[in-house]
Amino acid sequence: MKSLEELITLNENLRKVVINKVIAKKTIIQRPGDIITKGYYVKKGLLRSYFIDEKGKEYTFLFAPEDWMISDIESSIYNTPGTLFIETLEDSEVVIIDRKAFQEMQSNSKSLNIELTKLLNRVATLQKRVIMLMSSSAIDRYNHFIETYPQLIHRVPKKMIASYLGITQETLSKIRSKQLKN
Amino acid sequence: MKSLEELITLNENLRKVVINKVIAKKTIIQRPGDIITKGYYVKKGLLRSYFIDEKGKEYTFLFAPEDWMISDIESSIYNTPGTLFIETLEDSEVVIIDRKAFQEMQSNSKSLNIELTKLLNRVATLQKRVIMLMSSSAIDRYNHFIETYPQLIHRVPKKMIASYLGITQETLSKIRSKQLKN
DNA sequence: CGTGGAGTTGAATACGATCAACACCGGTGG
DNA sequence: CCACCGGTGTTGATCGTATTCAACTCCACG
Repeated sequence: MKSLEELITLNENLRKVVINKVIAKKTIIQRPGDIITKGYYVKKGLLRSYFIDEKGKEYTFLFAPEDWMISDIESSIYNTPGTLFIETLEDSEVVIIDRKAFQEMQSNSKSLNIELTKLLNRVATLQKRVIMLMSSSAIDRYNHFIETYPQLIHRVPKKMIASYLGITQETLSKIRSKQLKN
Repeated sequence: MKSLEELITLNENLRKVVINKVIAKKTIIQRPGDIITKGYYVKKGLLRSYFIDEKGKEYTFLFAPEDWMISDIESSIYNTPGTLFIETLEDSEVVIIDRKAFQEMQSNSKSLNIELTKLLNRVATLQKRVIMLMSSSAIDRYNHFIETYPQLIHRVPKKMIASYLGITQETLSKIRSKQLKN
């Protein structure tokens, strides 16, 4: 991870949109549904992002100690409502990076934007996958899979689908036979 | 995901490094340890990336049907040996994207490179997290955590560590008390 | 102080893995 | 063209790991 100095000195335009801030511990600085999400570079202290499922269970997504970045990255860039909480666990000093900093990224070249978009899609996909693996049962993961990739069930051997879902082919087979009974 | 046409027409430099290729099904086109890894844009057919753990167990990382990209992305960009297998599941037509295409990305602005690096770190972290969640027991995940973030154990409430590892705080507590006995 | 959250421990339970046996093809060679 | 073989998928029995529920301790904080 690059140093703060690099981040704020290398580009004058970027400097305009970063703000230093001290935040007391146990402060929630961003909530799901927030439209304007920001990035936080941690100079000192400790931040955490997490989400809460329908049952109220809490899942930590990332810890960000000194020199880490934390943000609800897809929301920041795609300008959609956030899905994560972000809070301070300790008294912290952070550099707040506005969405404008991301927009800065997007002006130079078209092919670059395409690569960025691919990268971001990747991040989004992986984020969802982590959330699924942490919060869902085998049955829920399977149901989510057939909703998301309905075509693939017929094109891919079931044992590979099982290995994608993180379960054994036997378990997948039993799940499928139970579903048919309903 | 952007269309193939956009990808290859928008940038002439990029065009120089993409190659169309037809590959028969059940062909392994990339293996762990390969130094030169490539990106594959799927025009037709179906590809899969996967890894195999020490016990020989196989974990599917991504399916890539038509219009998807698949690659061992960190390896491509950081020029390090790959960690994933990539194979065709069906007869496929792909566009091979050379690492040069990625290097194209990296010339324009310094602040942009920093953003890209952050994104890539994020992807790498998430990839490892997915692999951990799929292939490791609670104990292994905990041990990996204390190796990777030794400072955090003392700064973060254990229940949050549990929620990061995808286990309950009770299970984490039992794991920890067992470790002390050894 | 004293109260509530964090952490621990134990018992009962549930979920998925493992092991094993077998049915069902799909492809290959005779 | 058919018979065989190997791999995929299914099903059942058993086992192990992690969850759930509950009770209790210990601080930290108000």
